[in-house]
Amino acid sequence: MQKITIHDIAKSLKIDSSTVSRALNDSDRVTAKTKEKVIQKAEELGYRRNILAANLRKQQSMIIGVVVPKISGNFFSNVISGVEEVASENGYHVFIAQSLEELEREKKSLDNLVAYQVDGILASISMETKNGRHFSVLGRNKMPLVFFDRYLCGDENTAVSINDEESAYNATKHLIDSGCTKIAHLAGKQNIKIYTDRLNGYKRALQEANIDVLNQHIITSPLLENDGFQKIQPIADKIDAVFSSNDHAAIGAMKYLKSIGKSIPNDISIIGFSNEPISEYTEPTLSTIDQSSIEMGRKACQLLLDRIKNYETHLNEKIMLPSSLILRGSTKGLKN
Amino acid sequence: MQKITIHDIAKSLKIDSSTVSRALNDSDRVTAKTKEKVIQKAEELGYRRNILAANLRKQQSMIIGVVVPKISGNFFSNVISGVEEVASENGYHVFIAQSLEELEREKKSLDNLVAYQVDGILASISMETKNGRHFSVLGRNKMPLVFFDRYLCGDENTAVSINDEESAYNATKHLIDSGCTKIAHLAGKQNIKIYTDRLNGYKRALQEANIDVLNQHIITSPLLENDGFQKIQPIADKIDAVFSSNDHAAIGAMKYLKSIGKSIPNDISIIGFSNEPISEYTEPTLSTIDQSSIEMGRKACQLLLDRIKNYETHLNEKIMLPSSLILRGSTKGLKN
DNA sequence: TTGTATGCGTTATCAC
DNA sequence: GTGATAACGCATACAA
Repeated sequence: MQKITIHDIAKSLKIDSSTVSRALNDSDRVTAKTKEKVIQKAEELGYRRNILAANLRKQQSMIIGVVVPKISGNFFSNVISGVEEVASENGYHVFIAQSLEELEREKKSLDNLVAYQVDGILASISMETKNGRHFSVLGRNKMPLVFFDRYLCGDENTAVSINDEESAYNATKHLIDSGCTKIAHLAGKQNIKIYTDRLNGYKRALQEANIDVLNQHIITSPLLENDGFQKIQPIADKIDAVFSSNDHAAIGAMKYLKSIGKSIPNDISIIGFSNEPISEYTEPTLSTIDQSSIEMGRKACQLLLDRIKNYETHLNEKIMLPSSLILRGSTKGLKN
Repeated sequence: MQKITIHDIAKSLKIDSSTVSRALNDSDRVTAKTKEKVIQKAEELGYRRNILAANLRKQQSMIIGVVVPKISGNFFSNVISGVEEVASENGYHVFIAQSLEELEREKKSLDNLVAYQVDGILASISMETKNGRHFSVLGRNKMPLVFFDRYLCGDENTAVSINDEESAYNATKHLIDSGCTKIAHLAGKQNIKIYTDRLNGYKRALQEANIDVLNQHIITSPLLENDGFQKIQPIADKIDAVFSSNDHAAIGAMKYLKSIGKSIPNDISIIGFSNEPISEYTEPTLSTIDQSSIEMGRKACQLLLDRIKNYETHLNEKIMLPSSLILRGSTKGLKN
């Protein structure tokens, strides 16, 4: 069984394949009657257009490449949903590559996406990524690139994220306003911009309230649940609140604190980050920060589409999406 | 800035592009010296191979298409991880398309994957899918297809899933063995094979224990959390156990039952299905069935790769992967 | 071992 | 409005 091509349709209709091509592309330089005949014959023969060939000729793939640490996990899969939504509205397809938090895989993913002639790339860097050297290939080939969430600083980079500094500031301020003064911060790896921003927001809130920023209150880790569980132990008796840079570590900390008899939020308040679905199921439910992930995907994709049309647009533009503090059971009501 | 092709390398080296092509493909019909020169020049010019063009020529894309209801959610993203693992080990790439549980999108996804000349397709059908008519296009074009999890019956279909009937039987039997006799079943839409299988396993366990299968104990729904919450209400006082075809509905039921003062598992035991991450965070933690999702992805991809090599292999093969009953806090210890 | 010629399926640029 | 022809970038059968 051979693949049907426009030539088969042409032959069977005794017209030229270029006419068939035009008909299938709904060109206005072909009679309505011819169009109809072609379309019907195409249907009859079970013709499927070979997009690869078309793209080779048109020098564009209509594919957007997305490099993410991993697709599992609520946040990234939501972002991808947003990307896909905008992409498909505009006739684009999405090619997903996972770095699995490894620099080597990130490099290879980029190479592959380039080799597949994607028209542009969306990326959120891995935990191991320290600089953007491997992204410069894209720049050299004028391949548009837009970062989202975990972005690399750099003059020419386009990025969409939330205002991490402010979100962290708001969360910490809320803890302070509700009466907490000894607030620990579970921080992420500081090579990642969003985590330094969150740390900075935390510090600013403390400073504004004239609370000393204590080194022993700031604990950096990969933010796995177990990190939260372990790292909070030495200071468990000296704090009245925890602000964590993600929900997993927050939940780990909550588990440990509950295990030693602390009452959440009466003894210790906790705020996480990311609004993972599990945060609604912990006991008590976890206050956290929602990052409007779907909207982030939409926006990033929109910017990328703009840059595919015109490479120079949005250069050095950093978009901050609004985030929202979601108050649940792990924080006290405001003191008044 | 132009894209670099093998012709550019050839010109700059004053050799023919076919030699360049061979060199880059590590053909043994080219001198080691030439190879070296070519590879070095390629590096120097920043050459990136155009896989699309190569694939067009070779009549294969090295792409595997995956159609899933949605990539968010633990189960499917795990399956995809497994698929990607095996695919990339074999030089293949994965193109993901979401049906979002809509039949129309599923059709369109298939069409698109075919148009992109994927070498084979992995699919798990949407909730709306009632028959495989739109999959027959693939068969006509000898495009290999392997179903996973939610598969369509049919003589020639290849599928990988767990033994849903047996898993459900085991779960129900466990409830019976622990002393429960009035066991409700939150069932999924019965057009999906795995949900009828689970219902059948439930029934078989009851029958073997000489417990009557009561219609009012079997409640069919889309299995959202709220479905569990709502649908369990009329029978809440007449049951001592719930076996749900997924974790979300089980959690909904748990929420309602707790809200009316039932003690879990003392008054009512609950078992879910799928081992979603949240099942570890409910209070009490939820007993459930693990579907070895990553392994399912690996296996399905392996079968597909076999079928890409030889279309006739694994025809009409249904592989059942082992599943395991995970006992947590929502079920009682065995009665002895 | 290397070069020549051709084609994968499509679209764009010409003529007519 | 339609047909002929070339080209996209690469790989391969064949010739040298």
